[in-house]
Amino acid sequence: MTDIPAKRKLTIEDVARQAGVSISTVSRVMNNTDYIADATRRKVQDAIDALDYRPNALARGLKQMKTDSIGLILSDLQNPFWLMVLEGIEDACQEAGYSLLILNSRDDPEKEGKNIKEFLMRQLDGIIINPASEDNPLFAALAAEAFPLVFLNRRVKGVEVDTVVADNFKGTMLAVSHLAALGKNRIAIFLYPANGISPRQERLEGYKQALAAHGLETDPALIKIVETKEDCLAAMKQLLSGSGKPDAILSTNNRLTLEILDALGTLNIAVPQDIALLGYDETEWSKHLNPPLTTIRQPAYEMGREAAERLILAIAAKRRGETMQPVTVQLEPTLVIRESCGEILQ
Amino acid sequence: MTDIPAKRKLTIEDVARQAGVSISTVSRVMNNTDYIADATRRKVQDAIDALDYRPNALARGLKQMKTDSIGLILSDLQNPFWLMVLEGIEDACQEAGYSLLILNSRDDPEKEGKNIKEFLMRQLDGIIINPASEDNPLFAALAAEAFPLVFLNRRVKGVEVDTVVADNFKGTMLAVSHLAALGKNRIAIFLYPANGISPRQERLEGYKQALAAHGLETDPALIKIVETKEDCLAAMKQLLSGSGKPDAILSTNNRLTLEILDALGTLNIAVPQDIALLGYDETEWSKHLNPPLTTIRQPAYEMGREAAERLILAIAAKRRGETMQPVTVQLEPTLVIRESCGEILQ
DNA sequence: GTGATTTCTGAAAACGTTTTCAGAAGCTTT
DNA sequence: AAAGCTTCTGAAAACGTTTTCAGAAATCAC
Repeated sequence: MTDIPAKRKLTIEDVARQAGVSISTVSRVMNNTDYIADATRRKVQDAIDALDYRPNALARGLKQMKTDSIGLILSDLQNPFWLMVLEGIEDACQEAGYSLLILNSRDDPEKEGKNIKEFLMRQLDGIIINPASEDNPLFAALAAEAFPLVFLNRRVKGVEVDTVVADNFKGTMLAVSHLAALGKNRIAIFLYPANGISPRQERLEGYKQALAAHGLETDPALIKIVETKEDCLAAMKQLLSGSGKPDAILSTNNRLTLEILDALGTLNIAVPQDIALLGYDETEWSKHLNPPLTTIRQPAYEMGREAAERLILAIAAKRRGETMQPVTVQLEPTLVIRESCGEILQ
Repeated sequence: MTDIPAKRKLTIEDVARQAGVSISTVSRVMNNTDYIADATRRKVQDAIDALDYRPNALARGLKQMKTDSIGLILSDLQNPFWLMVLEGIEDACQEAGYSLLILNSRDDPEKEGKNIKEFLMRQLDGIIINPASEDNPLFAALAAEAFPLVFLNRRVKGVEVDTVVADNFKGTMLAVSHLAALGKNRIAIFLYPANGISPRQERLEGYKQALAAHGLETDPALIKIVETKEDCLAAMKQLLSGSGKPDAILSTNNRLTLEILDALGTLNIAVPQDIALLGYDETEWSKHLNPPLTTIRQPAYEMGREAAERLILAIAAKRRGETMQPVTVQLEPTLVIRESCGEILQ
């Protein structure tokens, strides 16, 4: 334990003294508001550079009642999908001169509440959130006071807030249509449990309607809701032991896809020979799996960018004293065809 | 554009008025410092709850000269390795009551500098960083004033700062030994270009020494430094066209591993029949590849946790007016054996 | 009943900025 | 030469907290 004398932090006053001007002048140079004589500006700038001075963002934010930064609350950073989203958000923020703070709710409503409060206390100018809960009273409270807020990937009903989602209904429609076109007629779907949040419901709905559109009936036995790896294996066993075995599986999450692949592996079922598999969400490893995976690709980067741009617009409007009418933007998923459904490629 | 009257933000004064006490008293209740009569405490707490008041962190931080939060600067969020690290950091922070801000340098020294300055301006109590550059003068400056700082995964020579790394030397040693034990004697290694940062060098060193230890000589032709997917394919072609073809490939990064797999695929080389492949860094998809990938696993979660705990210790010490002697912690990688090196499994 | 504690509370001074207000100095215009 | 603009600058008042200081009220010891 050696004792290094902790240098006192530099303040605007030190710069003012060094430059031989008042602190107001220093402030004016930094924010370049108001008239400043060229000579003065140079003196001050030199002092700032010489001392390597950086203004205290807390003091600045306190006075200005803004922080030029926005918060992002994600529910599952482990999912590569979110990393693409994140990239879009980052780019948009950087372009607009905002900085981005990230918190992870791990899909826990309680943690989500804490995260929001954390951001509010820090006086962030706006929040982008992938909601983990549907009934969080904070949402309504924020909406009521026109706090800049964007929901990402999940709708929250009953709350009028800017929302950016992918068309989940269309996603499973595309998937089922693709499978049906390949002659599959016993298409099972695997989902993680609900937590009442929208994409799951919409995906299931798309699945059902697409089946109907292709003249197939929905068999409840083919709808599997699993929570753990073990659930998944059990569900698969059950599915394959009965008489009406499926000839295709539609996974609705990319971690789930890996679990399904595992289950099929241990049961010695070959993809796509014995059964077709179609995954939701494109990842960097999708094409490297055995076999290369056919997937539904959501426009993750664009979703992130859209959400951030929307939020930044709302913040600007609020500063002008206006309030924008909340909007829901829905982006379209696409089908990425590879080999896991038994497609014939040339 | 409807106009919702923006509610004025609540301050401690509103709470004081509502509770019929002074603002000092409110502050004392919130921070529970000092004696407070039970009746008063209750009154104040009720007022806080009734108004749903949350203190302004900017004002608080300004006065207290601390923010109880630390910053994390990562260079490549896309790599799943970092997500595991992140989880460890998050857990440690949460346990200690710190909140965590994340910025992404994208391995760009300039952006890294901006990120550090951003954090400093925000008066964060400490920073964990995966350095993108080796000669950033900010590092030395921070070290000189005993600012709490931890380097993660990469050493920066010439700067005495807490550092948490994995033993990269041992990592490639393990890998080569495993391959040699399986009878491989033409072991190629693939690396991304340097940017002067340590792991690469150490991994290469471990590779060479392990070869020597097994009586194999290092052939420079077997060391491939590639930057892009195309480089990778080109390198692979060259490698396989010559006379001294390799019988094993050691990849040093998991995105690189996927690129290698692609290259082998297009060249119609089968793993592990034609060539063995061993990957660095364990990911959730490692075991789902074709074939399941043998890898070097780095203790990512532990690295994150260690780094955060170390930083938090340093912050606490600094508050007591002490300075801790910088320490380098090195964690051990392990070998995860699967099938991609032609192992015989029962 | 006096003095010394202990318990409680409020006024006011910070923290480091930005911004308002007012005024000085240098130009034009009359 | 007076008046009116510009152009520039500084003093001082915020912003919303915590903390110091001082003092009031209650409790205790004699």
